[in-house]
Amino acid sequence: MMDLENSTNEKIRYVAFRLFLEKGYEATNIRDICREVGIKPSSLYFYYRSKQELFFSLYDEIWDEKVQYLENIPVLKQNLSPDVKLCLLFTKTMEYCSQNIIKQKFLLRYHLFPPEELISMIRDKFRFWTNRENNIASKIVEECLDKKILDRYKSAADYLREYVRFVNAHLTEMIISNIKMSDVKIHNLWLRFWNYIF
Amino acid sequence: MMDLENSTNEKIRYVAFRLFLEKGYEATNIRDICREVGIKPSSLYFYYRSKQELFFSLYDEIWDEKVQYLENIPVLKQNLSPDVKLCLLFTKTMEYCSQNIIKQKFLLRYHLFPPEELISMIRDKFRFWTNRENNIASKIVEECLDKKILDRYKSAADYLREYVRFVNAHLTEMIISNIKMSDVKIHNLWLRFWNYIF
DNA sequence: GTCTATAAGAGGATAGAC
DNA sequence: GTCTATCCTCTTATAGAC
Repeated sequence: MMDLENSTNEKIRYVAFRLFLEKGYEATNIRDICREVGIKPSSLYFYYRSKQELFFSLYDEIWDEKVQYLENIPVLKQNLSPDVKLCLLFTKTMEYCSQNIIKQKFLLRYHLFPPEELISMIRDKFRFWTNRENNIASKIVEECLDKKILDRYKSAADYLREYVRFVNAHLTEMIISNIKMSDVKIHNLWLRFWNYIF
Repeated sequence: MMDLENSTNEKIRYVAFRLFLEKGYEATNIRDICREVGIKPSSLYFYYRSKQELFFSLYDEIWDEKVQYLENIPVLKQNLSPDVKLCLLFTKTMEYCSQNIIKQKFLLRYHLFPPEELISMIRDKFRFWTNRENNIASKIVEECLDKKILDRYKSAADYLREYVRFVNAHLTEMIISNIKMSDVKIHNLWLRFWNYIF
């Protein structure tokens, strides 16, 4: 989506993403998109049946790219201790988001303030994608409990909730301040969290 | 604004605030507001010259209420040590926001994602109001430096920046999670921050 | 695939009666 | 103060030619 191929469709996706992010769904109109792409509005309807379809095509692509990246981190396929795995997952998550801040800002925008017209579909899709994303951490947390690396005093669900809360807090801060985090800072955050969890 | 007087104007402000918060400025139209209020669209123009004027009337009122509250906290008028004052300011700020989450969410929405039509005016107003708000903490921080309660290693501006960052991070978290903070939790946050600052 | 032309409706705002 | 009636513009989307 972000690499500008010469095809009309890629141009549409590129421009639409930028306008949906900056102006929002409701304030972005087909005419504006088409003017920037250099086509007439009717041509856009050759690629997408509606403004909604265009929006969700982008929305799903952004989530899919993120979740697929996190599901296929090479080091996590290796045989490592689960506490190391969880640290790596956090590190890789924050690195990915650091390098894709505007895509994360897009997701945050439509999670916090979904257009009325799209509200129920966004909620469903959000649940689907966050479930898939949380499953990755969930498995590792359970492994930590099995191997008694984490205390049985809290349940896996409790630990997961704390992990997700922790990730989201720093993700949000990064998006709003629009400042990438250094690898050192990310690692320091993790150490503080891990010590706090114990 | 939030107390439903019987006057038409109060009803307009009440309904408009809710719709501007939930649906956003662009997606909220005069017709929807008036339908809920029970008047015809032309009647609204007796009270406000435009949709913009109605919006900024609400926007400024919310900021004004918040800043005036923080500028006039009774205990801060007393003769206390500046470190105690800063702790009290933080506590009162978080308490106020806790009790007015939806108003803070309104401010966050239009700070993060201002409608294109209002973007420059919102930016100016935001600067004006945050300057006034930050001045309150600024004076206390300077007093801390004067009395050598805070180290001269960092400047007042540096300390202020950290304080503002700290407040905003927890404010944002509260707004997004939509959960009020208990007095105990607020105080614990402060202790961690104060120890970290030293 | 891209165009012209246009339908069909919703939006902000005003004029002027009562 | 509130209404009816209306203006004008902008919007999504479609029909059909090339």
